[in-house]
Amino acid sequence: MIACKKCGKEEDVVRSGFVRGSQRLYCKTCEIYFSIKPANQLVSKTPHQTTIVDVAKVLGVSPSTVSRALNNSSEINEYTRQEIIKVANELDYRPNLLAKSLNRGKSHTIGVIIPDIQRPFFAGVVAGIQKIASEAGYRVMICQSNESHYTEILNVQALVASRVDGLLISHTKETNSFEHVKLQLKKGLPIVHFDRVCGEVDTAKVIQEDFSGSFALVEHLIQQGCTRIAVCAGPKDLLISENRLNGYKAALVKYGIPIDEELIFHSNFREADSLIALARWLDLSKKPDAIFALHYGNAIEMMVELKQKGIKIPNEIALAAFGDDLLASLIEPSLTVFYQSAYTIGQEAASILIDNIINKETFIPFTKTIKGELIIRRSSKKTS
Amino acid sequence: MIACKKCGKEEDVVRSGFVRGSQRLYCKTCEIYFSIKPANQLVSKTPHQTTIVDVAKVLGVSPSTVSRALNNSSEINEYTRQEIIKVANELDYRPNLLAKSLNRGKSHTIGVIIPDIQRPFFAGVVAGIQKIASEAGYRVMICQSNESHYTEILNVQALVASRVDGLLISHTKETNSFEHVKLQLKKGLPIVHFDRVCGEVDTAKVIQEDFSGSFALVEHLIQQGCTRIAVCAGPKDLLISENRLNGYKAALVKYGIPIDEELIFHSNFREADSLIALARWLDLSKKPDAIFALHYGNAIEMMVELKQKGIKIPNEIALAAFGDDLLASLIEPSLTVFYQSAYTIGQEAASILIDNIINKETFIPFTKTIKGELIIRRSSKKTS
DNA sequence: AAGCTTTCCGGAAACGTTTCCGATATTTTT
DNA sequence: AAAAATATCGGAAACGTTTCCGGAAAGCTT
Repeated sequence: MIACKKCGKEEDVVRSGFVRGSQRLYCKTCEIYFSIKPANQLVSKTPHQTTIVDVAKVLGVSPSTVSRALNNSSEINEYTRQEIIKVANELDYRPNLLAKSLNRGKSHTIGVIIPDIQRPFFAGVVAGIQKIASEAGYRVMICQSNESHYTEILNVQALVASRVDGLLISHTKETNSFEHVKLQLKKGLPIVHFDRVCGEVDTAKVIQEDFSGSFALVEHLIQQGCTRIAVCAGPKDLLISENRLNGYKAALVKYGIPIDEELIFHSNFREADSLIALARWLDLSKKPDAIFALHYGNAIEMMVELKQKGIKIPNEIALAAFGDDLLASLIEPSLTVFYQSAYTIGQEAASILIDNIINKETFIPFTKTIKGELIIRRSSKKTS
Repeated sequence: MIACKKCGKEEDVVRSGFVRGSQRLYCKTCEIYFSIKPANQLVSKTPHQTTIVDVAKVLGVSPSTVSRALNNSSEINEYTRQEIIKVANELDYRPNLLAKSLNRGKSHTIGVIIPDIQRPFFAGVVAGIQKIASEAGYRVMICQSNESHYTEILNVQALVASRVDGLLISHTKETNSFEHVKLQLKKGLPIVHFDRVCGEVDTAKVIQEDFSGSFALVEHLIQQGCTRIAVCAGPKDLLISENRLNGYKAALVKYGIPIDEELIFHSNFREADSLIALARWLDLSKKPDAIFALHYGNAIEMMVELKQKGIKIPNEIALAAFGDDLLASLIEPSLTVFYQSAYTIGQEAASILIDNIINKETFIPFTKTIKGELIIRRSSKKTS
């Protein structure tokens, strides 16, 4: 038999089942259970990242001292600090941010949720966010919703699970319920919306000049002599789409041009949509003499189609759109746009979020509008 | 005086300095030091994310039981599990991934270092990476080096500090020392290179068809009748630049065309560079009849310049380049390119990295080449 | 020189999980 | 019915930091 772990006697030891593959024993004398480890294989300690304890051991000091030395605490002797720093460098010590974050209750990470990183606008925003964040000592975790509401919810949960200190979000086209955001906001998570914002949640927001940009573009088209201006709008639920459409209508009203519902098409920003819209307009008895797209991608798709059909731009139909890209300036004819700096939007949003994080108690949400710029190019300049 | 914390007597208590703002006391009887807290302000417990302990308390079970229930352990009663799951949902419990990662020694996060997210190629790669990573349950942390070697080093350190499980990296143009990568590799961090890889580090690599793509493009130009083909290359140190240049040379050699050093320009992929190169070539007594750019951005810059100078493309000078974009197909004349799917590269790199992470011990580095495609457009088709 | 202070450091708790060991109650075997 | 096995759970250690409390030596005051 086997001796008891405690008393060493073998008499009163009985078997008592298997647990996780190893024999369990029971000593009646000591009234104690114990098990014997199977094949005491010597596990070679995996080479790990050096920790604060490793550094401490080398110098024979305590971990707390090392921590203090590395965090510029004043409660430490300068000589000791230098020694510790020397050893830390030799061992290439890198603080474990997971442990630090867990201990401090803040991760110094901000989460970003965007529909699609491949769209230049969002790539620009991300770049702007990273600039500000890294300057402020924050890391950035990026998730793509791929324009799926469900994925967006999962993204929020994933970022919350990673205990981000704050959230930057631009909603999907199909998002029309905002409970996932409201819940986290209620739990105290700082959130800032940008671009595709949400009106019903009390967060800070960074938006483009949707209304006035739209107004400026349409006004420009009117001044070029256009009177039947078609508009390729976005999903009805989307706030920015609504704002831009209102800008369009306001411009028409100002110049006394009647609003023709036939000329308003609600697309989903997809390529197929814009071609459907175009076909519909070209079938009208009174064709439009200008097309205004809420999204430059749609404008370019339509431009290609118009060129194929041999329709002259801008003289037969003028074109103008929101959003800029290198593409807009290089395509022929070059595209008139209302330009907004994605990079600036990202910077501003990140800056506000970090502000919100730091002054969590006193922060009051507000909306910031980023100035845009009307860039007139050939696609809208009628030559008479 | 103040009573001793232990014996309660006041007689033998003496003051013993201030520590961090509060009075320290010493009881001679008990030989004990103690301090009195200043203004025992009641700190309202901040509303925190619910933890496993919160869930456990509600049900009167232990945290370990909750953990087991939520992790589908078999050692738990099904009824108990359901109860726990119910409460967890009611409390919107989200596991703290920081704690989990710290405990398990793996973060389920992979780090990505790219030069610039705003370049469509890298945005595409990132999208591909995220697709594969999220499918495999990994989070992604992205850093931009902004083409700065120093920033790249900081990025590596930051990601290591965040204890990423693996690293995907495409080097900056100026990176010519790779100690920062080698060090982490030696420490056991799985690393996979993509696109701008490094020959002297023993990692898995995902590369484009640099040599053969280059060869195909140049061969195509030759077949169009071009004999003086200028090349706008990249930095000499960069491996992919070297490979592409070799493909160029190989094609010339195959068709018996002498290599003219005057026609080889090492740029830094910057706009100014390509214009310098162009000016130099146009100044030659024997001008080139084709230009091959290692980077489509350079080709487009040169195209704009050539059009301004009234030089006919492709008849006077043909153009072809690496890398594709919507832009290349829409610009006039449309640009002949060797196309590679950034998305695929990202997917492949992520997939290999995750493989490397999971089979850390047995993984053997290898190089994977992603097939490209020659897309012939008008910029290179000489009309006779 | 006794009493106070300051300086500098160590021990241990805490952050939220997971997991290694047991500990019971219950069920199954012999 | 005693012995052995199983099913379920709890306690505590461990992950790597930071930080709260002290402890002890050395320096300053009267």
